[in-house]
Amino acid sequence: MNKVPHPQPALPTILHADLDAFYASVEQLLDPSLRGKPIAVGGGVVLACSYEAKKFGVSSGMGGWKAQQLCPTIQFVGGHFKEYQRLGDEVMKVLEDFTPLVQRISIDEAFLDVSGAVHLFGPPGEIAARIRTRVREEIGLPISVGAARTKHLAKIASQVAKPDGLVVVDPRYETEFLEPLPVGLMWGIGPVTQAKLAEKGITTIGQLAESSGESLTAWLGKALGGKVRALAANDDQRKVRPTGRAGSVGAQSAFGRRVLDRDFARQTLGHLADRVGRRLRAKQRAGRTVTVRIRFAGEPGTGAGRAITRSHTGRPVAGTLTLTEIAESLVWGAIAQQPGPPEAVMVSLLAISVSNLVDQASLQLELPLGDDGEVTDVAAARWALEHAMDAVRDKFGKAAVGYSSTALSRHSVPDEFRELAEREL
DNA sequence: TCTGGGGTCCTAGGACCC
DNA sequence: TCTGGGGTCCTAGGACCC
Repeated sequence: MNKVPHPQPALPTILHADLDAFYASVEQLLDPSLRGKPIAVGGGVVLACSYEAKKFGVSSGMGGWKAQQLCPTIQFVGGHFKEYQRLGDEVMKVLEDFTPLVQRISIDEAFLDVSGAVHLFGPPGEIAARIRTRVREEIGLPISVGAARTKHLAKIASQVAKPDGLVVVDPRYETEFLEPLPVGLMWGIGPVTQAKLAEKGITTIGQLAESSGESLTAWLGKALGGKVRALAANDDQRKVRPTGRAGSVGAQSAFGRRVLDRDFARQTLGHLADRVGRRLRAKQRAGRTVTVRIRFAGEPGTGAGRAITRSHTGRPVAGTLTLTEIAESLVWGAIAQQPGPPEAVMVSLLAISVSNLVDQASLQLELPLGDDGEVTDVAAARWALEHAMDAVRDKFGKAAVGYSSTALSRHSVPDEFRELAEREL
């Protein structure tokens, strides 16, 4: 690795701000009796947990019963989902007081480029400290911040800073900072890649940086090899870009292992199409590509089920019924390709995603078209029906009228929680 | 009894056009 | 007789992130 100090000492002007154990911290903020205690948001599945619970090995996504086993004193609390959204937004407003260059990555995390703010607020480290103080004092939440020359480094720095800390990476000593850290801290290195690297005896970023590009390509494939190489070589050129709109909208539903019959498929896909369609219509958008995903339930004991996708690209769609029909035909087409009779195919998840999004500014365009490109009576009736239903639900709530929702399995997660993960369309 | 949902990005291969 | 190269769009799969 190159140990020569950076020739022109740049400032660590990229910040990564990340709220600590966000949902759990909000619960502890709202109910002081929960502070300092191991808690988890959720029930059947741990959606989030406090640092006190993490000490016991509890982590998000874990089954509730397992969390209980690891940490017998853990307290499960229901989620105040509206508060998560509100407080997350408030934190972002604090960040925007320092610079308009804020790229929100999720409800609780954002990058900032403060290069234009140093004259007003002082050096990046000072800005980061002020952010932490303000979020703590004005909102009441702990937040960790990393400051560095690049996004990648800033992100790693904030992870190292957790919980409730601040790490500034001096541009002259980036290599020394990175070398001893585990490869898993790098953006883009997940469990699969980590395991592959571990097989080769590579566990730290320093070891990764010493590996040749050819080796990495051979081990990880061209795409990942190149990317990993660039990151390990500390060559991250990405800019902080104010958050853009989503490029796709989707919904998925996991259920137990079961045979996919016509009724169940229609109900489930109808429900998913409705979730997706409503979001599209609310923002006057539509998508040209409809993709379904099917996860097959492997025989018990044979490990995780294989998942496949099938897609169709055509005219922009946003209508629930049209989406449902396209999805159904894609699903049955894929099922037919599976070995064995369709009645024997077991599935565990269905998903619909719509991409290639376009704006549908005018009513004219939003009207669904018949096969010949003309607006048909049926299509017009559907359009009218769906917009009427959207209006009723906006006024009286989701449950007022709608497509029957799939019988909720114990796996499913509250709708409010799903909505937190939705990106702005 | 290894789990839930919304996204992004990347690649390879094939079709089609010029 | 075929021989090329480049670009774009589409499909499918995979890994990853929060």
